[in-house]
Amino acid sequence: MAQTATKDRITEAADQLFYERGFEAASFADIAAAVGISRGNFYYHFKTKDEILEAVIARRMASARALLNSWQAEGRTAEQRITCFIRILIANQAKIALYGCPVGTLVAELGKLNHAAQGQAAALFTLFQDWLTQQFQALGCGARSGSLAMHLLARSQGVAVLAQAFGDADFIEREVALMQDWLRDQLPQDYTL
Amino acid sequence: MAQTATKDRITEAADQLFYERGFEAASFADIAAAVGISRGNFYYHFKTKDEILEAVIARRMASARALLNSWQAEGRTAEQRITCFIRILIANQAKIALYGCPVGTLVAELGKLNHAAQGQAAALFTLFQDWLTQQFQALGCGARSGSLAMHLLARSQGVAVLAQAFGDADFIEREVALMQDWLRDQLPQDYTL
DNA sequence: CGAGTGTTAGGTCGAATGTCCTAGGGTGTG
DNA sequence: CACACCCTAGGACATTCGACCTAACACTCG
Repeated sequence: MAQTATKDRITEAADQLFYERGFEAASFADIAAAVGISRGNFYYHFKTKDEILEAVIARRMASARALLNSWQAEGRTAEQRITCFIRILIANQAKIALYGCPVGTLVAELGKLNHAAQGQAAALFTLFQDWLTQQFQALGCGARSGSLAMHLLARSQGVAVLAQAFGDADFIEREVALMQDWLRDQLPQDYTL
Repeated sequence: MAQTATKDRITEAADQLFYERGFEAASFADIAAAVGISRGNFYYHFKTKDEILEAVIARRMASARALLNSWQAEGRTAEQRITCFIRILIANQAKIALYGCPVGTLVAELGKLNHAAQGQAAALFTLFQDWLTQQFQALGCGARSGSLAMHLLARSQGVAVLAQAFGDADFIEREVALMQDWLRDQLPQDYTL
């Protein structure tokens, strides 16, 4: 289907531009130019900009789920799986130093705009939060698991913010090492591989 | 002088609106309405929007310096002074849950816009970073002081991002408690009050 | 071949934005 | 009183934005 192909290409280009320039700053013309289609053609696939935003969020949600599933399969232990999460900062190091975290910056912007889709974007956070909570529970952290998950999420966000502010990719590596140390400290005393 | 008074009022209103809505989303008309002056009157005081942005950054820089000086006078020990920094999250709890950190969100937005003033905004971070580094050095942390300062800065930013994303002010208090625990752990072994 | 459907291009509209100009009000000084 | 200067108001401007329409193209199926 050419229909879905074009729609996907638009969504993909919009995803990237929303990340690099922000939701508001990325215009229809920018996205159209990136895809290589005419400006007017947009209206056939998406009636409003908010519709594109929803599609982008859905796309990110899907790829996040895929990522979590791959970690679930890849890591043999919960500790390894959480390490997969921490290392995502390093995998995306260069982009984070330029544009920050895709989720964090989008949610922040939508929040300031009082945009209706802020809740949907925040659901991206919830996805990771719930998954991390499961991992910490598997680790035997019990009732603390939810707090530990939020804590790790916050640490990651903070690293992304400062890395972008200073354009400092090396800072990410130093903080990732600290997070891994922290993770080891959270293992219950009777925990063995 | 009425001139400086109006200019200050404009800067103050712009500061607040840039915080609540973001730099781009806050228009001249919005600021004019907030100050209660005509839109055209702007051009007399500020020739471009970037000029207003510079004035806002300068204003924030000045108030940040004043804040640091007050902490310097208030806290008898370096540990107490760092605690002042940590507690600022609680002091601004409600606003952070709504709009995030003024510094972090501004620097992130300007970075995405490739705005020339991003460096000036990032200097706000440097201000806190240098001050915190001094405090950790006074604490006897030596060469680690710079990294500890960046780490604490990142932790604060992460808390602000998630608190805004979820509109969860209570989360701030839990993480502040963790930061204070962390601070105690950083004290050198021979450290006594 | 040709009708019908899906897709695209290009242009237009009103609203909003940053920028800029000019006329006039207000105040203080000679 | 009259002049000069600081400040203000209101509108004009060009541009850009999202939104919307219409004509035409491409392809499939009868």
